[in-house]
Amino acid sequence: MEITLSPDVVRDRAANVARALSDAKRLCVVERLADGERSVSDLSRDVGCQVPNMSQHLAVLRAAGIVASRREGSTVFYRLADPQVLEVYRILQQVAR
Amino acid sequence: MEITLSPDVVRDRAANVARALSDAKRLCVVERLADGERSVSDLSRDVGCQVPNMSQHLAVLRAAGIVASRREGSTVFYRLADPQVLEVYRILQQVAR
DNA sequence: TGAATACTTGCGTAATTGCGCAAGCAATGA
DNA sequence: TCATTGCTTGCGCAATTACGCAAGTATTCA
Repeated sequence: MEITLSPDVVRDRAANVARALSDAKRLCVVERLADGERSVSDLSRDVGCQVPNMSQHLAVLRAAGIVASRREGSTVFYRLADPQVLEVYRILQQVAR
Repeated sequence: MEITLSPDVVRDRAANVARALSDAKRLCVVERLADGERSVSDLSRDVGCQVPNMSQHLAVLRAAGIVASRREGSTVFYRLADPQVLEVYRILQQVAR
């Protein structure tokens, strides 16, 4: 578990990823995407918020490199861009216990 | 990597831990504490902020269960309460890459 | 008791965030 | 071309956050 002292930019980026994960609705999105891609309206319904709000949450996750999107016709599908985020979330839950 | 759908309270608590880690200075604290406990003034100097500010950051980390403290005389030493946070941080850095 | 050291807490401020709502853009089909 | 569906963006507001600074508390020692 060697944590070496990191340059500022590394800490900043890690902090940005943590901030993207610091919202319960966004964690809910991560859970839903764990078993495959979903559309914005699907996620909006599952998480229980309005579509514009979901779109903004997804923009936050995408800016952090956590999700990626794909357009098919008029529908945009989101997926996890890095499966390691599931590992982060799993350990976050343990620390939060 | 089985992520089952979590009850709201689990997501909320995980989000709180992520929020505590969503600040570069607090991640810096985590790095410093990785190899042992340090006083508030030590951390304040290492991280490069004023003592009251560091005290508030430490309060955030403690509220999230990430650090714990111990008083020895007039000095308060902080340590990592859960070493798993180092694992979280390590993977956060990878996702942030 | 009083002074000094180490830390915490309170307060004001500027910046950020999550949300609802309205409007805009993109793709499909009549 | 026009209407509809699906999503994104802009705007305003309330709430939260990080910071500096001042004041308060706790411990040690003279």
